[in-house]
Amino acid sequence: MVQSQAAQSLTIGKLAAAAGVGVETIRYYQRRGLLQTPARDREVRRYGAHDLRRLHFIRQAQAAGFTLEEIRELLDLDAGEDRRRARELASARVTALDEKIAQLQRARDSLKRLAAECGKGTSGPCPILASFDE
Amino acid sequence: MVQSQAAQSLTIGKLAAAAGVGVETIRYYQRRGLLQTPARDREVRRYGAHDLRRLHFIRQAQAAGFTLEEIRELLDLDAGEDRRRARELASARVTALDEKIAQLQRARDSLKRLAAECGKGTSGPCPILASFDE
DNA sequence: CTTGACTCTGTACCATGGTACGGAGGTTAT
DNA sequence: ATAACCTCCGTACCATGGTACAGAGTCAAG
Repeated sequence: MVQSQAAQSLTIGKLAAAAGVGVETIRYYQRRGLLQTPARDREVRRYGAHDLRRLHFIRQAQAAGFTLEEIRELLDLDAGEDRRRARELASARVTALDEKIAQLQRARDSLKRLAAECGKGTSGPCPILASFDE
Repeated sequence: MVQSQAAQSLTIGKLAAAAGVGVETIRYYQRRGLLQTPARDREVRRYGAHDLRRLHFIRQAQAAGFTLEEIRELLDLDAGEDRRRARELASARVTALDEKIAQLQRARDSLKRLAAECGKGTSGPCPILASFDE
């Protein structure tokens, strides 16, 4: 069996509500191959914990900066044997995140200084254009 | 005078090359109000250090997570007197960046663990779907 | 056994931040 | 002075990640 038969009990609307996304978003993910479209046994399609789990993963992976295409690949990989590829995707993202975090940290510090600068005087311009010059 | 008359000597192509963006991007920024469109005195429009500076600012501000619309406002504000608004924009972004940085850091740590996990064994799946469960 | 809510499917539309293209005109190197 | 290349302008198109809507079918409560 391709999937446990337990608790396949949610309609798409309930699944969407449980995951905190819109119904249309779920259908969009199905079209993009991130979620499978269950068979229409009892006339209306039913979803379960499996799908909810994937939706949670999708949210976290998006926050980590993966594109939907990469997330699709990760979800495919989850069931499979290709540890090398999985590792590759994860490592590449770690590298990208390290760079991104450093960049955001620098930007944050610049803006913190700018805000302080703007807070000091009460009239005249504060040096916005210069704010990112180190 | 609205702008120093010095060294207004770049064509749009040179300006684009100097800033590391495409010509079409500069025209797009003009349409969006982030750059002004110089008069057509000597038949072809000329740009200067002023514009290059703005383009550098735009890049940094984008990296800081401002939208083009916010950047447009910041550029307007740079010349003006509204320190309160400038401070507001900067402070809001600092807050957002602090949250974002923390989120990315958590994601990074999860992915680092996943990569290590995938590197350990040589066969079988590694726990991708579970990777963001704390 | 009807009424109202939900589902299904296909297709269209949206925001953001660009990128490309066509045709007319300006500019520069040889 | 002419070819090769740039600029100008309007408009169209692109990717990403959704969001909306119409029309037909299904389901559940009273």
